[in-house]
Order: sequence, then C-alpha cells, then structure tokens
Amino acid sequence: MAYWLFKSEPFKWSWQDQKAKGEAGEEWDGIRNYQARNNMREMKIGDKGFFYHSNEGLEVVGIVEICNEIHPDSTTDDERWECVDIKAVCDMPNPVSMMDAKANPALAKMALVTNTRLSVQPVTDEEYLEVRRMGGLDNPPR
DNA sequence: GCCAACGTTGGC
DNA sequence: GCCAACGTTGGC
Repeated sequence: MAYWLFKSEPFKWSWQDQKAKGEAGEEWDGIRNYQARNNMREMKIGDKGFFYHSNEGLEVVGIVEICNEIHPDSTTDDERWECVDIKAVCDMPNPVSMMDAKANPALAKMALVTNTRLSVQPVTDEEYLEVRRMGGLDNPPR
C-alpha cells in the first residue's frame, strides 16, 4: 500500500467538510499542477493518506482513504486535469503541525518539509508510521 | 500582508 | 529551447 498527503486550505475545503461527506467521499478536484496530478495517477483504492490544513492550522488533522481512482476533474473541461476521490477515515487525536514535523529528524526528508508548495505528495511507509505515532494513533494493521 | 520558492507562459 | 516575466502557493 502507498501513502499520500493532501493539502487543503481549511476555508476552501476543511477536514470538517471532508468528514461531512462520510463514506461517499469527495472528488479532490481543482488540482492544476502536473506533479500533484501525477501523484494522484499512482493512487489505488484503499491507499491511505493524511489530510493537512495549509495556510491556517498548518497541521495534519486526519486520515483519509482513496475511494475512487484517477478520473477526469469535473470542475474543468481541460482533459489534462484529473483527480481521485477520497473519504475521511478518522481524526488525528493530536494534530501534527508543520513545526512538529520540522523538529523531528525522522521527517527531515518528508515532502511536507522539503517541498512546501506541492499540494498532493507521496509519503513513505516510515513517515506515515511516524506521523501517525506523533498524532496519537496506534500503528495500523499491516 | 509579505515575500520566497517554484511552476507556467510566451517572446525570441 | 532558453529565459525573463508573471502568477500562485503557502509559511511566517
């Protein structure tokens, strides 16, 4: 299984908004960056990811799961732009902030720290487990 | 609100 | 195909 990180400005689309969609999930539309889109093309149903609040909050606030693989972005007619659907899985008991991530040597190479402007990022297995641990979640079943 | 970093666009 | 100009993202 692969792991990912999705950034959203909470005043545009927040974790509360995402959770309100429940099991149905929601299209992660509006991505207009090739690197971010290419990451979404790699995603498989069942992959997990972090939901991160950018601009305000600056923290990982929840866990999401990919519930629909790559398809055209319904918010544009431009066929270059595609997206996946994600659904909320659970809250982070203790949200993990950008500062927390920067302060942790184990996360020094995390894209969240090194490539701040990328809005859809890959997360390594090690980073995924470390951020979960910092957030107060038990390690997931393998 | 500022500005650094980075991606995209378009003239040549 | 280079690179300057411009636009956007996102931390601070």
